[in-house]
Amino acid sequence: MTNSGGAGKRERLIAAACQMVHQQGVEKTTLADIAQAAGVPLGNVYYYFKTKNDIVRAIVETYLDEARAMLAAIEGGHAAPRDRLKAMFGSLSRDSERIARYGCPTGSLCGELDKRADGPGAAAELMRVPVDWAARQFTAMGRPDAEDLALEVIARYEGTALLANTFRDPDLMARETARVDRWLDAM
Amino acid sequence: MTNSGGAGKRERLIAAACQMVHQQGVEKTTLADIAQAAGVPLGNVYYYFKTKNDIVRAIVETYLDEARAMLAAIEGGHAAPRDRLKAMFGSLSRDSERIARYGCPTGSLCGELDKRADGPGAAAELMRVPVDWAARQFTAMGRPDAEDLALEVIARYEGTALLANTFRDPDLMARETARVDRWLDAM
DNA sequence: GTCTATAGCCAGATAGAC
DNA sequence: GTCTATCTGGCTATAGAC
Repeated sequence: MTNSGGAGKRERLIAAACQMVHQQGVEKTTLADIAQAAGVPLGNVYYYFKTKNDIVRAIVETYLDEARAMLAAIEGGHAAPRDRLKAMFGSLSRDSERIARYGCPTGSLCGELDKRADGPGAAAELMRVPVDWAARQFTAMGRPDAEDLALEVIARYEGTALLANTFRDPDLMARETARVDRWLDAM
Repeated sequence: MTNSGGAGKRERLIAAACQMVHQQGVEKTTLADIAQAAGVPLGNVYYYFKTKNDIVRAIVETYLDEARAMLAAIEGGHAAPRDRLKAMFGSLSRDSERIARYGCPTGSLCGELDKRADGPGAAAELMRVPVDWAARQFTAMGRPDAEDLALEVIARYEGTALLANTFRDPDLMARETARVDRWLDAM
C-alpha cells in the first residue's frame, strides 16, 4: 500500500546486502556494491536506509527471520528432538560449497559485529536463536545439561564452518556432520 | 647489527599491530592506530613495512611463531598426549576474559583473512599448526581417525571462542573445557 | 520517489627536508 | 634512519533538480 513506487526495491537492497556482506564482509562491502548488485542508483539507497549501519541492522533482522523459519520448518518435518538436531546440523553439509567459500553467514557476521560499536547486542540476539532452540531439543530428550549440550553443538557447527572456510574444504562439513550424528545417536 | 638505529622499533610496531588488530580487527585498525600504540610517527611506519598488507603478514608470522612455541612448551610439560590435548584446550580458560572480549586471535584473524585478496593461503597455514599438532597427539593415542578428531577438537575450540565472544561470557570457555576433558578421558 | 552530482572525510601511501 | 606535510583515492552521506 505505502511505498507504491518501491516495487520491492527495499527488499532487493536487503537481499543484495545479505549476499555481498556474506561474500565480502561488512567492512569491505560498500554501499555502491550493494546498490549495483540490487540494480539501484547509489543515491537512492539513502531513501530506504539512513546509514550503512541501518542496512547492517536490516541484515541481522533478515537472518533472524530466516533462522526462525528454518528451525520451525525442521520442527515441522521431524518429531523427534534427536532427528531435529541432526537436521539442523546437517544444513552445514547441504550448503557446504558456499560455506567453504564464504563461511557461515551468521558466524562470520557475528565475528564482524563483535568489532563494531553497536556490535554485541545484535550479534548475541542472532546467535541466541539456534542455541536456545538446540537447548529446547536437548531438554525434550531429558538431558539436564541441555544448555551446555546446546552450546557444544552450536560451537561445533560454527567452528567447523570456520575451519572449512579457512581450508577451503567443503568436505570437512560432511565429516563432522557424520561425527555429530553418531554422537547424538549414542546419547 | 643492521638496523642499528631501530632499537626494536620494528618489533614494537608488530606487537602494537597484533594488539590493535586483535581488539579492533584488521579493517578497522588504521596505520595511525598502530603507529600511535607503538609510539612511532606515522610516516616512519613505511620505512619498516611497504604496505598495510605487509604488516598483516608480519602478524601472521608472529602468530605462527607463538603457536609453535606454545605447543612445544606443552609437549615439554606433558608427556601423555591426552594431557597435552587438555593443556592445549585449557588455554581457552586461562585467557577467557580477553577471548570473551575480543575473540580468539587466530580464529578472528582467519575469519578476516578469508575475506581478503591474499587471504586463504596465510590463514590456512596458520590454522594448520594446531590441527596438525592435535592430529599427532591423537595418532600417538593410537586413534586411526586422528585427523577427524583433531578437526573436531579445534572446531570446538574456535566455535566456543566465537560464542563466548558473541555472548561476552568468559564462563562458556571453562564449561566447554570441562566437557572436553571428560570426552578425552573417556576415549 | 528517483537519480545525478558532489561535498566532506579519512585512510593508505609518498615526498622530501633533516 | 627519522619525521612532517601532503597527495590521492575511495567511501559515506547530502543537496537538490526532476
